[in-house]
Amino acid sequence: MRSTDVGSDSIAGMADRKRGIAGSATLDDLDRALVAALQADGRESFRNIARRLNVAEGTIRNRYERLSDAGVLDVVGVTNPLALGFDAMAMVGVKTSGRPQQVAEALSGMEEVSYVVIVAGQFDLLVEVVCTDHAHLLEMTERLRALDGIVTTDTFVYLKLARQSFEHGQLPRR
Amino acid sequence: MRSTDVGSDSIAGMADRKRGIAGSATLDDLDRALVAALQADGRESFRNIARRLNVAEGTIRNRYERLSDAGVLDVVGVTNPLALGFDAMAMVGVKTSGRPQQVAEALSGMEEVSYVVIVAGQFDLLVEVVCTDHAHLLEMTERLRALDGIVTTDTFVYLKLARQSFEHGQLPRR
DNA sequence: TCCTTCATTGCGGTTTGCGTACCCACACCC
DNA sequence: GGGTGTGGGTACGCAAACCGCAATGAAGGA
Repeated sequence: MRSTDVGSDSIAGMADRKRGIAGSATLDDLDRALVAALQADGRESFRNIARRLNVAEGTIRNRYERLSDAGVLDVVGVTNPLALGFDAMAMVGVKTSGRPQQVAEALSGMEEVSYVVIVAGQFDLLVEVVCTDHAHLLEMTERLRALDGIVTTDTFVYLKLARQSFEHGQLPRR
Repeated sequence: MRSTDVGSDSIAGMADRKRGIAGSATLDDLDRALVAALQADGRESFRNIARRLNVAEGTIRNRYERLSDAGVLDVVGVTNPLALGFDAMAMVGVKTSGRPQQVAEALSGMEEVSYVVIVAGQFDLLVEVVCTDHAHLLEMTERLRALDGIVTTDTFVYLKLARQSFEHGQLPRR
């Protein structure tokens, strides 16, 4: 009955589609195609996407809501802050004494912090901060260093943003 | 006649609104409000935004197209790759021998590379790569090291993405 | 087998997107 | 001054898209 051009064969029924623990959802071919479509153009109409993928518009709408609620997909306006008046961005490498997770949560609450990732290597955390000017950045790094659980910080001031992409090639199957 | 709630006083006429060189656009209050709206929800209808900001829908549409064409704003679907089956992300600190700009351009062409920024500090470039698994990541870093103009690389493997935000607080005036 | 669950579909009423025409302010030039 | 051009905002109408809802059908369990 249904036939999508997304995968090689039918994906109907979604019987094989289950969600694991939060943060590790399982996507089928249709989900992947939807994600890819919105990565290319976040404002493409659901009807149009539905036509291309050979399903009903309501299906796309449902899938979108589900992915969105699950925190897997989010359609947002992105900018290049440096082209917008934020004249001091930086990546800060942080070494922590306690659990990095805890420090990461504290950092995530700060307005200037746009990106926090727990990493393995010379640092425990990488933190991207967006400031209006150098004075603001200085004040920000001082606030960081004062935080509980933070041992050292290394600041890399952004000179130029050369690429910012949200399409990650072929989505792997699960 | 026109009255927006965006700024303190009228922004009519836009006489004061000019664009500088590419990459350094000047935004007025209405632009900033539009950007903020789409940062919060990239699929909100233009009509709805227009109502909130007390302008005609066509105005929002025009502004959006202009910002989009200027490369200042882009509405896209963003995901957490780690929650999507890409099991090996990393930030790579790169030291270059020649001009970083040139290396940055070469890197930007690679599919696995999602983010490239020229920085000041211990590294010349920060490069984010998105790979499907560790084997892929290993192969990728080897390809990096072989690139002309790259002296050393330091790889920070992502363990967990703790925060990913695209709203950067109050947009500074220009 | 019957029943329950759940994703998908089809269908209307309402809302939005988009092309077009018109208006106004400003700048420039003869 | 009058004429002309340009850029941005507004008004309007129609095709298209969004949204809620009831119906359908497949899968799984008792």
